[in-house]
Amino acid sequence: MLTKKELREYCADAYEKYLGHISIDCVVFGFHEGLMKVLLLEIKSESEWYLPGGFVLKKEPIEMAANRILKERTGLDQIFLQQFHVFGDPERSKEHFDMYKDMLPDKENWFTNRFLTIGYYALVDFNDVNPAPDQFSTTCTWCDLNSVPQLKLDHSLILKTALDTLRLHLNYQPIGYNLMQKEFTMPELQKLYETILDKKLDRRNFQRRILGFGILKRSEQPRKGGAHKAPYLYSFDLENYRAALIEGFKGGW
Amino acid sequence: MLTKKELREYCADAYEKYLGHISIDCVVFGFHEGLMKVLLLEIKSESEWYLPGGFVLKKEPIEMAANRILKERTGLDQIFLQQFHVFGDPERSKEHFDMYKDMLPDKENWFTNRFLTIGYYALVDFNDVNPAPDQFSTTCTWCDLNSVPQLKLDHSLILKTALDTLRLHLNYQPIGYNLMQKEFTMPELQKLYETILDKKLDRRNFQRRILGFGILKRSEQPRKGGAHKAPYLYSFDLENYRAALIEGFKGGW
DNA sequence: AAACACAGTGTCGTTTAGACACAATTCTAA
DNA sequence: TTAGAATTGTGTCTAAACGACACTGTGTTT
Repeated sequence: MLTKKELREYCADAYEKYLGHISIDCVVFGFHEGLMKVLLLEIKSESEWYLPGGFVLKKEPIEMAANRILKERTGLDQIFLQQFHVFGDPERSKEHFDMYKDMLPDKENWFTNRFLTIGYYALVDFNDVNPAPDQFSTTCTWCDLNSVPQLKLDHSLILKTALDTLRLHLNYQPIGYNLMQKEFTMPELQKLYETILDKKLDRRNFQRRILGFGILKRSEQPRKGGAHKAPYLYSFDLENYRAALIEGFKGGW
Repeated sequence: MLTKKELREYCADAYEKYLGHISIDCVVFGFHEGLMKVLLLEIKSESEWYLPGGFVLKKEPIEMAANRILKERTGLDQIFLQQFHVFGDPERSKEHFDMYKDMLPDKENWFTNRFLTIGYYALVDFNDVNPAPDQFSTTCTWCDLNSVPQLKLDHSLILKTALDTLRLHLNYQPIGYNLMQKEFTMPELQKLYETILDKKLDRRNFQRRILGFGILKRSEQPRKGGAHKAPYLYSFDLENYRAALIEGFKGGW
């Protein structure tokens, strides 16, 4: 929790630098040991959690703002980001940091403002991330998607919407380049899909389908050293992958 | 074009009533005589066109703002609205009503602000609409989708994005209830799809597929009086239609 | 009455999707 | 050392979906 002095400085600074009434919240998905992960922050001295977020500089494109915010939390640049929804309920930010509401007069208190928030979801390679807390948090950490605690504000809704959107996008976009290591086996990729969708898929049908998209390259050499039969290694064919991102998979009409 | 006095009043009022830096722009699609239509406004005394839009009241949910804006332009309430993208380029609003930029000092001039705009697309029944211009326009009128003029600001991009989104949604959502009359024939509905997609579809395959969705009810009586063989009349089965809106059609996985 | 325009329905062959079986490789346990 | 379990690679069968296409029916036009 910020002191009164820190808060005053933060707010003065915010009014100076950022667009009013607009925030950005990011749902950062990672994939590790067969589990879907989300990046969360824990509020100082409370045990309340929220999504990484921030504000838009007065002359900054919003995509760049989202990138900047995530760079601060993850250390990563050039993250795969997808804007998915604006949350604009006037009550949504009422609870916003209301721990600070009595420390400054409303006029000077940035956090008593109403904020619309633009939701972005991000797909990142779990291993590349160095989680770093922000000014209001003690902890920044990965959390298993299936055991996410109650989040502050409407962040639980934002998370759910992000996940729904991601699942939808799975139907007409290639996914995985940003979540997997450079090389991976077919079962590993399948596990990713199963985790996102939260259901089992048939091995053989999965392989047939995913190969049909033409976005994978198979390495000459299978992965050695593991137990059991050595699986082939695959990587994404970036050219086709990017094309598919733009084109989309088979439409309905 | 507003007079200096009108402008001053408008701006004072705007700072009072609306959230800063946020606007809403709407792409209103209608369907008439086999053509896709978009609602456009023409700036007073220029022949420049733009999309219906407006601002968000300080305590108003954004969906309600979009509804309010559209009610003013169309006379319609309870319009089918779909938020589809936020346009946040810092340069996008630079040109914004720059005809007014010299009439007021920047501090007092609402229109010199940077605005992010939330894009909504709307589907409406062409015949129900009473187009009404706003304060800045002389004309509010339907325009054929395939002969839309150059639009102000980034409104051409907004329109294109709306159309792309609509086409995508066609793949997993029922569409038509908000665009067609209560009762319609199969060829009429097909024409709607063909117009949105801008391509021909096979009569028989279209019918098979659309009926397969289970969102249509066939009337007992065919439409009489027309030339040629009397076609059956259909209407949407609202219960199934709404269910399909939520459920979505067959996913890919 | 013939020609035409448009509507309704059915069929055929190909492609795709889902269910499933079997062979190959490597570790583990008897 | 060998049988079994686990895991991976690959193929096949069937049913459903999709795309191309042909025929029939009804009313208008000439």
